Amino acid sequence: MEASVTPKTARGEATRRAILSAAEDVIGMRGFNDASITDITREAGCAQGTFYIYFKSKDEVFAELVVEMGRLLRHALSEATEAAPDRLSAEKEGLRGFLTFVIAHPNLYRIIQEALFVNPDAYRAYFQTFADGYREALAAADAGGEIRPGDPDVRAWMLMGIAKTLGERAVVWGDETPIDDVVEAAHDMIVNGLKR
Amino acid sequence: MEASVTPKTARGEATRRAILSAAEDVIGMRGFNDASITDITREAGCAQGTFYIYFKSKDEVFAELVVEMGRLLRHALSEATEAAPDRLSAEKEGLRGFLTFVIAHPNLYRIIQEALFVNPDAYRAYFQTFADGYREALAAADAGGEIRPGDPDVRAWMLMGIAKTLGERAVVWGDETPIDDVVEAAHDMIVNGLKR
DNA sequence: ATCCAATATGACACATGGTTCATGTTTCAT
DNA sequence: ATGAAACATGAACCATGTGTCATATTGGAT
Repeated sequence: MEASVTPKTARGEATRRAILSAAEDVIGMRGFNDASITDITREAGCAQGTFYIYFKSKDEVFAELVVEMGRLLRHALSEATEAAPDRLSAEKEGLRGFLTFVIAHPNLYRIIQEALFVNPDAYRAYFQTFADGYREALAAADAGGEIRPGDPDVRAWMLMGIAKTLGERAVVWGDETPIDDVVEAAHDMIVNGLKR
Repeated sequence: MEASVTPKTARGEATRRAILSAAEDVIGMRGFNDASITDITREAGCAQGTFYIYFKSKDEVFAELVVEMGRLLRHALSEATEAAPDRLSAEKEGLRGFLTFVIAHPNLYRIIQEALFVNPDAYRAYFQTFADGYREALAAADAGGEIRPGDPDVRAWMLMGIAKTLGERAVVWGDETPIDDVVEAAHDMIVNGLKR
């Protein structure tokens, strides 16, 4: 297992990007095990050996995709919720932002779900970040009297579960209900479940 | 691919069971791709060839495990909820029953989650059954004025997502919070989210 | 007791696909 | 222009593991 290399050149940078992007498509579509390096490099338009210039292994490129998903999603969520005046509207905008993101990035979404089996450590790291942030936000809202008192940890997982499953309904099951309709319906239950 | 055979003898029946049970353990622990037929038959205490007497392929035994999980879980849930006088208490007892079941059958639980990638059709069939039943139960409770009016489909998915994620928290993340505490905390949010 | 279908064996044929490597090409600083 | 580092190639190596098959054993029905 050779050490992977970081590109020193615009050309190398472009190739690395092409491989990473191809990996996202191919692994997202076919799943980790059915996605071969041959498939990925064919999609990227380079030779198989080129893959190993930039990535140590198939597992490494997968791990990088998980990290990328986390980064992109955190960014999307903080943008979506930054203007929210209180916790309950942050919930609404966060859910809308999440669903919008996963519908725009179905391959990354499937990769995250598969990470539980392909790379549990990456999965944990990804999920733990969101769980921690969520719990703190809920604990703060509780302490500030914004919402009903209640276990912030269990609530954080419930809300993540709601988002995750509604995302799966859209991405995996191809449900076509408009995002805003789903958000309204879900938020009704969430807001009543959490409000004082 | 030879046709698989149904046992005609108590001996054959026992062997088939041993293989299925070993497959549950090994696939649940190591994941589908890292679980080899050799691992499964070693665990079952028979030769590799014996596997192919009773199962056409590794995929077939996996599919059967998904079906078994569905059967066992439906049974557990109907037992857990049969005495519930109304929808909201059915939710509470259903959640308790679900968590109790998955904690008792962590391997089957992981297999279901992996089915999305290993055998999407089996995953859909499993999930659709629960989604349909759930939606109908919620629609009936809504029509009967038992709960707040609202989209039964979105709600069904939200509630499944809550259960699924809390199950994952326990099984995959090893959270040790007592089931009853989790149920109480979750039910507070659910009942307020749904009640009139 | 005998026989035959059912059950069991485990070595091996075979396909797959990740990874390596010796070699070739491109880029760019000097 | 030139040399060296970066980049690219793809055939082949090699490990892995599924599924097959010729053969052996078991056990119950007659």
